Amino acid sequence: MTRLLIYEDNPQLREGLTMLINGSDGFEVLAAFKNCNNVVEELEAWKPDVILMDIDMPGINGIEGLKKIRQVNNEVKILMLTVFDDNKNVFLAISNGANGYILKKTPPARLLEYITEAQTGGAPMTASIATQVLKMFSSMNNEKGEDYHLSDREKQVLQYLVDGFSYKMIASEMYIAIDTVRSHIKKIYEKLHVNSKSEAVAKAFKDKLL
Amino acid sequence: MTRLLIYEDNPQLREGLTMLINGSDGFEVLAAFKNCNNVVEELEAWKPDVILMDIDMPGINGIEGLKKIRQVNNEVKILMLTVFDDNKNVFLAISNGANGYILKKTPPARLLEYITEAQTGGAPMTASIATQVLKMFSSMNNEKGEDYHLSDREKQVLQYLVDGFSYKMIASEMYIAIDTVRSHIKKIYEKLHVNSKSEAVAKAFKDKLL
DNA sequence: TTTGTACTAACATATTTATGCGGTTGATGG
DNA sequence: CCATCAACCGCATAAATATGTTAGTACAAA
Repeated sequence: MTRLLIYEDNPQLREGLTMLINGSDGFEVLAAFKNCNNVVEELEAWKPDVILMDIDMPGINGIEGLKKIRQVNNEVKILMLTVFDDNKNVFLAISNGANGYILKKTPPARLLEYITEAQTGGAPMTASIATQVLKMFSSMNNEKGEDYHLSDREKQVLQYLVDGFSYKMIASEMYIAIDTVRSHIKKIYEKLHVNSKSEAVAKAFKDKLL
Repeated sequence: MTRLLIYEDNPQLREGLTMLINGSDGFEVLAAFKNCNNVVEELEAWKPDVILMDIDMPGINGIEGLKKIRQVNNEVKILMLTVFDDNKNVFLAISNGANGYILKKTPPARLLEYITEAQTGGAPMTASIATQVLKMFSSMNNEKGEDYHLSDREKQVLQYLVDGFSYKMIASEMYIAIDTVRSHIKKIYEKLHVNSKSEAVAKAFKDKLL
């Protein structure tokens, strides 16, 4: 028996969800609330398996509710409900520990499947949501852009620059003369098309060179 | 009518998938291949809507096949098939432009749904796969470590440093004296606990200050 | 009112960096 | 054998940076 709590400000939808779920074998709605003002207490009182949490609620919204829950409980599965597959909220929900993110227009049968999936450790999401996630994911990915063909020694020197070493310290660390350090750095600047230490450092980060 | 290509080295599964899909209304398997050696040519020849691509194939594996396709075509939808929800491959598939990632044990009815979803721009994935993705997503995440309480003006100066501006240029850009720039920078160094420009720049990246 | 902070500015000085030129050695590949 | 290139080293000089100290104005909080 999967035991649920529902947070949804819209009365029709709240009732509808409750009826739907209570009318299905193996599911039981313990309670349904119209806001998150007392999530923590309610969570303690009812100890549900799964929480359905609307994102767009007046007062404390779903994301805030999610955060409050996760501060005290990492076990309960939380499915976020939303009308739109809005980029920002998807991101926030995911990074704050939601277990799934589904659209309200999800057909009832599918909704029950999603709940079951969440309870067994899955991360159900509607395909359109998954698309959002994948886009964000691959955009932050980047495959280390160009290759500037830095030699091993040059990479080493660049690493020291990133770590804030002066030429003198680098020379000492690498057991070479300071003029050699200069030579390497000049070469690095040529290859990276920059002309200052901090530009080189910035480029090392931007292009994930190290 | 959704037109498919299948890449799958296992003959039983290849035949099984073909039969299943061809036996369903609205779907047609154009061809099924046991390796990716000629993906690009085959893609040109058949112009499918969706490609089912096994990940674990001898020779050119599914990820490589995916890359080859994406080099010449960003339109065709590609569903990756795999036995395991293996972390590394999920990551590679996503960042190389796969549209979905599903387990081979997916029940037939669901598979057809997934294909349809992919074709209409969704990103279907099994719940267990989605879990992987969410974990990766929130692990590489973020929380911008400490707050060094940089003032607005100081943040501005730091941004210029990151962008490779000299003190002189910064003064000119901000319409202040170069000595004022020095003052700001000195303050920034104090707050960040560094003592050189490149360290400050590195810290700006590491701690995502800007 | 006092305190604190942000922002502005100046002056002096030591250190570091950027850039030019030159060179030797050793390994590699045509 | 010769060309190329990474890695090493030196000298010189101009520019930029780091550090210290000092100080006026303004504005908000205690």
